[in-house]
Amino acid sequence: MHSRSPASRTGRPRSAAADAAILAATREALVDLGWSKLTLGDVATRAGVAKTTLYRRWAGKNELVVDAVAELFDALELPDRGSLAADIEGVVLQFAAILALPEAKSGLMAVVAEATRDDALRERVRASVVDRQKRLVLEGRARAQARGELPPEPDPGAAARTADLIFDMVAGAVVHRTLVSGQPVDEEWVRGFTQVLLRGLTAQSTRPVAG
Amino acid sequence: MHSRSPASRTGRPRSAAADAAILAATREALVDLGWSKLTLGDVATRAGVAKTTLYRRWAGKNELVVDAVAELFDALELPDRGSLAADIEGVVLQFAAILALPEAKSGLMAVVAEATRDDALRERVRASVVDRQKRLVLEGRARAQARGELPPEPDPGAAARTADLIFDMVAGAVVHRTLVSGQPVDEEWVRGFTQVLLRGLTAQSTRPVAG
DNA sequence: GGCTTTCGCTACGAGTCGTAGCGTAATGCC
DNA sequence: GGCATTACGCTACGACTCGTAGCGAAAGCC
Repeated sequence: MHSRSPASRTGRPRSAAADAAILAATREALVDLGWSKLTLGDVATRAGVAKTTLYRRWAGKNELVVDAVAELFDALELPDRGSLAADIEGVVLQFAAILALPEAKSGLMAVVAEATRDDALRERVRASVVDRQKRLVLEGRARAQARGELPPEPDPGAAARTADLIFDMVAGAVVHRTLVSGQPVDEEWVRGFTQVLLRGLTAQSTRPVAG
Repeated sequence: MHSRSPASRTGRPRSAAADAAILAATREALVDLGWSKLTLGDVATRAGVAKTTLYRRWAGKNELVVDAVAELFDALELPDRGSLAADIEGVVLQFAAILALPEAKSGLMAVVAEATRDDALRERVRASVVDRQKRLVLEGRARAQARGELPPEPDPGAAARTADLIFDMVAGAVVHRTLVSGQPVDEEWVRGFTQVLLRGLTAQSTRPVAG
């Protein structure tokens, strides 16, 4: 999006160290102050840069926090644990661990709330945060279909809709549990969740999913 | 919580009309301005009351918006549609319709974000908004167990955990679909969601749930 | 009428916002 | 080395919002 695709234009280049310091300072301020009391002036002071430098790179608080929080989700991976249930449990626990961080808690939902009235911000969140999570769903699903644990979906449209549905169910449940209910996503909860997701509510809840 | 449980103490009583006007003005301001640009001064002007009156009744923006948004969820009901699947679909569509309102969209998530750092606010959200939704889960579940559609759960502890799980899955998926993915919760999506919730991902997605 | 509480209004200091202006620093090109 | 160009740090600024204090008037109960 930025017009610096060519190797580097003339003039003094932007300091990459400043970028990293600003984003780290933003997360630190999120922990100390939370979203509402976070000010760009304070972030600039913490990062050791001038306030004007912040405004030269980010349009405002929303965009800055999106970038700061997005980095937290870089750690998400999908290790092969042998079964779909184990894969889901592993990824959900990872996701929940990130969401439980105070810098993610206070920043992410606030930005999502702002994004309901700002299409550009919503797109930024989608590209920086959501798509990175959704990719795990696509990979895990393909892996499970290759294992024969999930029925194949030849129609690409239906496959995309199902992937979106799974993504909203998984991410939504974890986010709701963490931020709205305020309860921990521990192993017991994850087992129950995976059970329902794979077998449904109508199954006996004590029957193991791997059968 | 307020110390006005006795019929009415001495002195001039608070105007109930002012309360209603303020909450309505808050929702109106949420639609026009969104959470971040909403100011209590503006709400007071819209409601035709003095700014000081607002501060006498609510501690701040957070508490005011919680009360304003909570009223939107009064309309939630659980009509008996004959089967668990139909009950779920009906309630989810109701919930989604409320969440799609701009005053709910912009306000609810912002308040939840703030509640991650404010235990009193979290409790207020729980009592005003969340419990009202969770009650529907409890009723619907009991009804389905009476019908024989869900296995009974004799252990009260396990029953409570399962109810919490269902609630986080239902509400979380709808909220995530609406606010994060930014996609509509239409009948097609609700059918797919109910299918997965009741039968699980491993079931053939085209097989009807009612068998 | 007297007591108590609420209401509308005005005014205020404190804090934040986002920007403008200026001199300096760092790079690419010649 | 010199020049153009861009980024940086710093200061200052008007505009806005916040939450509160103080006042006189209004609306109830005894």
